[in-house]
Amino acid sequence: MPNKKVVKDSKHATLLEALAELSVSLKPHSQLPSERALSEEYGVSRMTLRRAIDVLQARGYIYSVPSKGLFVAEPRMVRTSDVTSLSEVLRHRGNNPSTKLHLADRIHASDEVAKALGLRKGDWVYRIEQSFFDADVAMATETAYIPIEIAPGLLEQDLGKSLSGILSEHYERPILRVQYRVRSVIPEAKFRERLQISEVAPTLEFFAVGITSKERSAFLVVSYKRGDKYDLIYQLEV
Amino acid sequence: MPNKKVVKDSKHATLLEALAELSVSLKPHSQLPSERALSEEYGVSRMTLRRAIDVLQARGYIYSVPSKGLFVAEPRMVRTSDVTSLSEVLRHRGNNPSTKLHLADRIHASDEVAKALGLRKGDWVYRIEQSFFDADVAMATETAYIPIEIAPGLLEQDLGKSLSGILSEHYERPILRVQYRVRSVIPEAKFRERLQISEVAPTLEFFAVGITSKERSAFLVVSYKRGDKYDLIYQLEV
DNA sequence: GTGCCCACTCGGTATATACCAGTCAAGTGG
DNA sequence: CCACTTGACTGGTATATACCGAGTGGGCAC
Repeated sequence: MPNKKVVKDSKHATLLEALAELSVSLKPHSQLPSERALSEEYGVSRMTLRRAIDVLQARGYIYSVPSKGLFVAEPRMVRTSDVTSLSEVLRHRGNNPSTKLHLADRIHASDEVAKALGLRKGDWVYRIEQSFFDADVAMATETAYIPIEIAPGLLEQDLGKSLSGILSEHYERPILRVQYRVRSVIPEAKFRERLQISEVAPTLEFFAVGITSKERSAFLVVSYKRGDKYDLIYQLEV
Repeated sequence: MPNKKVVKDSKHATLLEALAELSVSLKPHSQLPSERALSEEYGVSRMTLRRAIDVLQARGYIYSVPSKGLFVAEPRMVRTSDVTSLSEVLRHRGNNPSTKLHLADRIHASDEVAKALGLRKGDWVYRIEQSFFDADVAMATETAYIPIEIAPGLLEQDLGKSLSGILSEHYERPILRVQYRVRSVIPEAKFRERLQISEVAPTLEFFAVGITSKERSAFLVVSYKRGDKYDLIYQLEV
C-alpha cells in the first residue's frame, strides 16, 4: 500500500475525502455509482465503503434512497459542523474569507478552562483569540485554549491553519472527536464589538473540546457566531 | 424470535434501548462488559453490537478507551437531541414535566411550510402548537406541521405523545431520520410570551424535519427553547 | 523481592458473505 | 396493446472471521 497519510490512515477516512470530493463535483440530486460499484472502484469491501457513506450522509453531503441509489444532496447553508476548519467552510461557499489574530499568549487556566481540559486551575495554557471575516464582514470570533504541555512552542506555528491540523501534524496529537455544547446567548461586550453587533443581537455560543486518543482533551475553543449569519445543521438517524 | 416491535425491529435498534437502559443504571465511569461479552449476552454478532455502541457513543451515553473497555459517561446537561421526545428528556432529568396544548387545527401551508414538507403552497396541513413546562416553568414552545394526507385524523390522537411515535404506530410512517437546523434568535412576541421571557432574551430556534422512507417529509417542527435553559450537545467523530 | 516478558484481553478496523425488501425495466402471455 | 411476471439491480442489515496495537497481569528469571 503505497499511499501514506500523516495521521489518519484508516481506509474509511481516506475514502471519506475521496467521496466528499466526488460528491461536490457532481450536481445536486445526481446519482452516485452504487455501493457495490464504488467499493470495487476504490478497492475496499462494501462494509468499509458504507462506513464512509454513513458519515457523508450524516454530514449532509449525500442522501440515499433504498432500492434506488445514492444521490448528491442539495447544498445547504453554512455548516458549522467543524469549529476547527471554519475558514474552509467559508471558502466552500465561494466567498472571500480572512482571519484576524487578536492575541496569542500563555496564561494560567481559569477554573472553567481547567475543568474543560482536565487540568488543574493555574496550569499553563496557550490562549489564541481570532476573528473570522467573510468579505470583510465579521462572522465569528473564537478563543482557543491549549495545554502547553500538549503543544510546546505552538505560538511559533502558523496560527492561520486549522488547530486540529497543527496538533496532528506537528505534535502527533490527532483529534479523534470533538464534543460540542451550543447555546444561544448575547455575548459580552468584547465579543460584540468584534462581531460589530448590537447588545441585543443573539449569537450561537460554541464550546468545542477536541479529544485525542486516551480521552485526553487537547483544546477548548469558545466561539461566538452571529445568529443572523450562522445556521447549525445536523441530522439524527433514529 | 418471539419479540415483536411495532416499527423498528432491526436488532441494533433493539440493542440500543437495552444498552441505554443498562448504561443509565450504572454509575458514571463504571466499566461495561466488553464488546465480545455483550455481543454474546445479547445473542448478536460483535459488528451488530458495535453499531449500537457507536450510536450510544455519539449520543454521549458511554465512552470507550481502546485496549481498556467501555465506560459509562458523565451525565451531561440537557440533550436537545430529539425534538420529538422533549418531555422524555425532561423526565430523564428527574423533573416534573408537563405540556400545554395551545391549538390544534388545519390550515393551508405557507410558502415556508410547503417548501420544508415538499408540498405546494396552500395544501392542507395540521398545525399543533404546544408548550413544555418543567416544574411549571416554560422551557420550550413548538409548532408542528404535518401534511393531512400523511396522517388523516391526527387531531383525534393523543397529542401528548411523541409525534414520531404517533406517526409510526398509527400511520405506519416510521421516521428514519430528522434533519435539524438550529439558529440563535429572539423569537416573536407570541412565543416570548409563552416562554415568559423578555424581548432581549435569546433562544435556540429549531427547524426539525422528520423524514420517512422514500425521502418523504412527514413533519416540520419549529421550536423555541430558552437560551438560559437549553444546551445543545453533540459530538463529531473526525 | 524486583524486574522483565509473554500471553491474554481490550477496542478498532477491515473483509467476505449472505439475505431482505423495494424498484424498475425487460420480457411474456392474454 | 395492456397487464403481469420475472429477474437484475438497489440500499439496509446481520454474521463470522481475522488481524492490529495498546494495555494488563501473572509468572518466571535473576
